Amino acid sequence: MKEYQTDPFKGTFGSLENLADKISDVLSCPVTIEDQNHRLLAYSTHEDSTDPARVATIIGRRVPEKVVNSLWKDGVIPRLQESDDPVRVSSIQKVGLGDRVAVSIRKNSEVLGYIWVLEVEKKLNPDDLRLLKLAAASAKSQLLQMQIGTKKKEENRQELFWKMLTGNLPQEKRILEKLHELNILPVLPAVVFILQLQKEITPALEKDILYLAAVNQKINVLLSAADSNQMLLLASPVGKEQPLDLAKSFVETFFTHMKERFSVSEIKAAYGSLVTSFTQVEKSYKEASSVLAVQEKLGGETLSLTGYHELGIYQFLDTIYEKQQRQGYQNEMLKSLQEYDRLHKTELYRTLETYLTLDENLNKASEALHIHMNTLLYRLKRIGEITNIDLKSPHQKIMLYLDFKINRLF
Amino acid sequence: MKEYQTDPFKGTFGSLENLADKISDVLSCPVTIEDQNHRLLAYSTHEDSTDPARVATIIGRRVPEKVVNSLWKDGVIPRLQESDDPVRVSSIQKVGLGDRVAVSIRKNSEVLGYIWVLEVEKKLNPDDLRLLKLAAASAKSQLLQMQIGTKKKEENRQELFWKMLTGNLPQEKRILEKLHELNILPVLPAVVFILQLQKEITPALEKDILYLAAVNQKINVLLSAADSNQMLLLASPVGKEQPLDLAKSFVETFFTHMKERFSVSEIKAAYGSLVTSFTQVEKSYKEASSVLAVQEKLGGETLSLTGYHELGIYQFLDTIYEKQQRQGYQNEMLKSLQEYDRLHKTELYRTLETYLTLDENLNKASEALHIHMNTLLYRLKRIGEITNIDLKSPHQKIMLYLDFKINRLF
DNA sequence: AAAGCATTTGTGATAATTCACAAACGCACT
DNA sequence: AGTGCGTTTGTGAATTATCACAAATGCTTT
Repeated sequence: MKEYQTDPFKGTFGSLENLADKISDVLSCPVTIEDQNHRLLAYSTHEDSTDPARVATIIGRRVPEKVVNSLWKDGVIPRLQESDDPVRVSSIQKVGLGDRVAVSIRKNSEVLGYIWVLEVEKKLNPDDLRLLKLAAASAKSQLLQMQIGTKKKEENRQELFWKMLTGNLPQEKRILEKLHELNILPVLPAVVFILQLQKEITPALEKDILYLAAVNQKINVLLSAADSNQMLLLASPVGKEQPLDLAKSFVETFFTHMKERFSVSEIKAAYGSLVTSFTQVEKSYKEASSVLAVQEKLGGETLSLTGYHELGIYQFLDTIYEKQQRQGYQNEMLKSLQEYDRLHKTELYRTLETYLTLDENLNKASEALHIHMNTLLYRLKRIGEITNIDLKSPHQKIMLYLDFKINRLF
Repeated sequence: MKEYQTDPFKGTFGSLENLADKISDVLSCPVTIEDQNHRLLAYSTHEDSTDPARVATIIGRRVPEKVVNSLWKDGVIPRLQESDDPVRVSSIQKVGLGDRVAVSIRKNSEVLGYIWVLEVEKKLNPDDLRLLKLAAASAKSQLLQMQIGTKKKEENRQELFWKMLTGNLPQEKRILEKLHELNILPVLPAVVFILQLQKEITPALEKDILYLAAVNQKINVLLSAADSNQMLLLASPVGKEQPLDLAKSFVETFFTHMKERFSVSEIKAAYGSLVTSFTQVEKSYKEASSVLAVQEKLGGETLSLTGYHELGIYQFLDTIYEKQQRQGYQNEMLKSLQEYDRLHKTELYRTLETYLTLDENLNKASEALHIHMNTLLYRLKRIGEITNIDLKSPHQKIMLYLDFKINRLF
């Protein structure tokens, strides 16, 4: 009994592996230690009875996404994040998870990692749980020590990332050197993501976002940075699907997870094109920015466009606009419409824009404009009279459509 | 008898008006003298019996277009241009033309103008016709003298025009001064036309073109220049219609008249946008040039696009293509359509292109493709299934349309 | 106040389109 | 020859777009 009242985990263990083995010894169960992103840090070795989830975690050096999802759905992870107390998880067959007990490794309210104990040989009793809590305290100091180096590295990473984003590091060689120094695997191809929230990104939010990005199996985050209400990521899509499809599905799951797990909604996301060298990061960043600009200024259906490659014609609006500026082009038709609107206090401009934007559908357009269908019809007829716009000509309509959008964008 | 054998028109008459009166005296008929472009030069005054065509000519200071048309149709003008002999024209009621006799004023094979004699009081006898021929000879020397100043002016005009076209005269004031010096009314708005023939523009062809441009009532030519196989015009549309509509209808009548009257076909024409100051002439010229470029590169449907304002999106295709090339863009939808066509020997690609090009009109498209309407409908449904093209999305359709055209172009 | 004009809305008829369904065709494959 | 599949064509109905008119509104002009 005396033994149980003292702390068997006092002192240093040299490495987390040793600590894992010690815990396993004391509790007579397989033990796994993960960091805050469910990346494998250490696992006990002298036990051979285990479950598929643990095997997959060890093999993949991280907890499989579907296991994490399942733990979130059952509220396990939120409970772990909120208290120091061990949480018992009943087996979840679907994801190969046997009965187990987990405890979070925390410093104040910040989660540093988790300890998992599988109940294959025996069930943990209350005393075991008390011991597990002590183990977590021991792991905490070890993890904190490991993170000291990380802080400095993190600053260097930020600096490197911003240099890449702004094109201040134009030599591929230098970038690769820096990445090596920072212990980042230079995985290509990569994509720049922008995740834009409605409010400022706090360190806590940043952690949450990075957590989701790290846990998600679609992309491998190389670098990240918070910029007021935007979170920037340089990441490499991982998987057998098309890289850009992976990027899209990452964004989609990111949305739902941010909402479900952290109650953060109204997020906008965008990503640039795939780059095959780190000197192109700036370009990918600019592209992602322009996707966001399109979303914010054009709204509507463009809100579902997250990838630069999905922008379709919107990719070329800036190019077209530049050329128009160079040659002093003005869309006479739109100008005369606006002039007419000004003089007669009408809304022909908005009418035509809505009509064209809504696929020339009389029903939808008249509804959107809150007018009678015949009014819309009359206005279109007037537009034809006033501007000699020919609504039967695809060329003209396309040019009008683009000019409408350009007027909104620039 | 002796009187008839001498030349009553010998000597100088001071002005063409005096000559007109003299001819009228001798022949006892109303007389009108026109230049080679049927512009009124002089008319006899002491007669009051006349016909509507003559009245209209005097009032408008030029022969009405429909009268000229009618004279061409009846072969009168070609006959006048081919010989020195007077030609008798029977009355043409439709255009208010009474019986009359005309003779051309020629220097070698070049027509300088025409003398018209109305046979209202009496019919001209052979002797009268001989006298008329002498009158034409007398008019010739007068017209030639008038043209001496014109030659020098013409050179100055050319110089001014080229400076304006190339943007080498960027001050509106200076241009207006020059125009005043050259006795050109600075009429605005104006448009630059390019009329492009298949062969080099000879002085004779230049004359013919300017003749049609001058006779045509739609535009008022301020300046002109020949440039290898192109004829450049700076002209102001005249009439109550929209200026650009006038420009278009000028081009249309120009085509038919060049073919009918001078047997010159295969002409391409283009014009830039309406300018409201002469400093913008360069811009209008460049626009006209780009219209021609599109016509030549795309052909087919674009041949009917003569005005820059009608060009729509075509001006930007090259820019868009270049950007696509730079970033290795490919339209996946069109690629998969082509792939499907190849594998199944179908024509979905052409179907969609035709459908979009013909303004998404089922009737027109099915007719153009020689298929049943429902077949077209079915194909469009299949296209949607195969490619996840959404034909309700304007932005997708526009991208497709542009890629179709780009695929044709490059 | 009256008149003129552009605009909006309503009603009803007409034309065009989309859709559902059936039948037939052509072709590859067995 | 039969089968299955994708395709084409035909028929008819449902939906939608378009047109013609009438009536009412609001605004400016006289």
